[in-house]
Amino acid sequence: MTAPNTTISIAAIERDTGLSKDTLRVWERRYGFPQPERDAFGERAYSHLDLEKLRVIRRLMDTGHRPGRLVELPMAELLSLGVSTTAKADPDQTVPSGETQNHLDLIQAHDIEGLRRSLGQAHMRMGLQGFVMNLIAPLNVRVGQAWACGELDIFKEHLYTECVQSLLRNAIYSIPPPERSSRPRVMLTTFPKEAHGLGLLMAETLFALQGCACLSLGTQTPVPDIARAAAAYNADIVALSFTASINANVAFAALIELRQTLPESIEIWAGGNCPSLQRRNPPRVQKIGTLAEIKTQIEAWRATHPFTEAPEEHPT
Amino acid sequence: MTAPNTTISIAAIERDTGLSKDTLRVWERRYGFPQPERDAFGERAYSHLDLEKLRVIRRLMDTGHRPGRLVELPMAELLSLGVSTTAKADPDQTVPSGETQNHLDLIQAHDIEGLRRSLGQAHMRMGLQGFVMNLIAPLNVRVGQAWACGELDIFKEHLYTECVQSLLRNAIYSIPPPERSSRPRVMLTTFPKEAHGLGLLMAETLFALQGCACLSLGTQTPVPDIARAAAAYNADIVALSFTASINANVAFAALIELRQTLPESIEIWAGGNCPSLQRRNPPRVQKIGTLAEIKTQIEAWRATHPFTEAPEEHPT
DNA sequence: CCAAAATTTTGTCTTGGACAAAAATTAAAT
DNA sequence: ATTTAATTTTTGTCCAAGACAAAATTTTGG
Repeated sequence: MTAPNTTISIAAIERDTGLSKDTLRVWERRYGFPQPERDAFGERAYSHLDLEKLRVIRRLMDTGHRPGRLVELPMAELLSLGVSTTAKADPDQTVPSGETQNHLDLIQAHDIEGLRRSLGQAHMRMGLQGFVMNLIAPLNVRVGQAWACGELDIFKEHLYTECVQSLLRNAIYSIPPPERSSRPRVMLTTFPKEAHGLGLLMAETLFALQGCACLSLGTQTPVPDIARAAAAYNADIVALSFTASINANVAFAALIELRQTLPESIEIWAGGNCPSLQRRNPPRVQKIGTLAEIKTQIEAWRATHPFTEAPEEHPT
Repeated sequence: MTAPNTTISIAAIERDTGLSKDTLRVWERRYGFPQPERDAFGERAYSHLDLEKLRVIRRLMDTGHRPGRLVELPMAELLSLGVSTTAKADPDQTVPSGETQNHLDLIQAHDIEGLRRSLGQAHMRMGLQGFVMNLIAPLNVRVGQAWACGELDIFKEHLYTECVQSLLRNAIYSIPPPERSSRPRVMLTTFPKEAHGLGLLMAETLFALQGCACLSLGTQTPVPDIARAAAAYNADIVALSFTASINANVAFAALIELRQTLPESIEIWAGGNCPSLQRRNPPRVQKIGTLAEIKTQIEAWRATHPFTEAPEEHPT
């Protein structure tokens, strides 16, 4: 299907793996992988196998592995590594709920209609909060796992994402809007190069269910724009979502930059399951480890800001 | 607000402008702009003014200007250039409809609730097709214009996008699904680095209204994954959306790559208002200049594929 | 006035060296 | 034995200056 005799430029590899050209060149120099052919102009010409392997390596790095080790392993070992690593990351969830597995099967069969129907029913049955926290969140993890060990094509992940996004937007839309004056006012977005918007949408759902005034800028907002928007909207909290898709160094630098730009009175909350970011500790940034924390942290915020809850409220 | 004495690294400039590090360095060498200071480690340290100007230049380039000329102009001239260029690009639409202006005002006031309400009413009044083609499409153009001449902060563009996306997804959801066997089967997506998904959503709406079987992969799908998905879904048409946000060279290269990968029987339709792409002519790719063309092209496709319309149909 | 040829403009690729920050390892001390 | 501090390795990004093809523009010729 994919023409196997065509070669791939370094720009295309960067585009499809997220590894910078500099990184690709320095890996070649240091580890001898990938070692592309050269085309008629003397430029690197990668093979489709190189691309495949690089994408798997990229994914494994996000779960804590280091590139120096990974590059010398053959593809088969990389894939088995994917299984074991993700499995031990969630030791208490060794047995995925049958529900999760059923939905994964629908994705595998790319039965989008069926998936939509089934998720819709689960939403009704579990309520929005339970649906997001107990079904969508673990399903996300499972889908990511399945990709890492080569069980799931990426386009199926795209399909799944598209489907869930559609459902969640609908659900958010139907949450009764809070009082104009209700607090905290939460602005949500992601940094540039963060491709995934699903985590953001899940967070928005939970914030909205807590009665926060939410405003989402969508994904990939440049830092200066986030700052301007937060000021204009009079935000109390800027909530950012991170997944493994973003380069951890870039994300960390951007977080520090944002913290320096925003006034101290505006809190920054950083969430999402980006493993390499959870290890580090950006100063004066609130880390949100799990979705469940959103509820408790909002309660904590309200406790420390008692008079801002409803500034225009008049006595009964 | 934005600390003016802080400096910006080349990586952050790349992140916030989309200009590659290579490009930034070569501009400095050739044109003398931007000419950043150096930090303690001898690395480029750009000013916030540099960033502002680069972002305006980036935008103007997408409307056909060349960087060599733009860099030497002062900010004020750049902004006035933004007005004149976008104005003459649409000569027959010199007077924006009052409706467009009204909605732009709501965006300016970041009155999201009002915007949502007003758009919802317009949808009811105009019907979905008219709503997309006669209101959303020109409003998109207008919003882009307003940004180019510094009238509109980017975060307001983000807000607008988020709001419309939510509405359109809802609307698509409510279009009665076509017969399982109906043709053509259309797969929609964008290439990596293409940040905007609104054009895609508008296209999906119109395809769906024509009774096509639509499947959206969302934005930013790597080329090999598009190919795999198209095969798995048994697509007749792969529809791609392009805006000014993507680098034209990268987009062009990716289009050629995709065309080589896909079997001839699957058509590639490229749409969206990416000016630098509309000039060029990728081989065996159908260009969709306007949203209105979708209807006529689908009719044309059906005329040339008479027996595939309903392969499982039985005689009456 | 249009088409072909020459020229300029522009972005991306090249090499190989350098270095700081993060992570891992070892050493020392409580 | 376990924490803390110092050392070493690993890793990504930055730099310079040169090269060149493809796109865009201008010049030339019919």
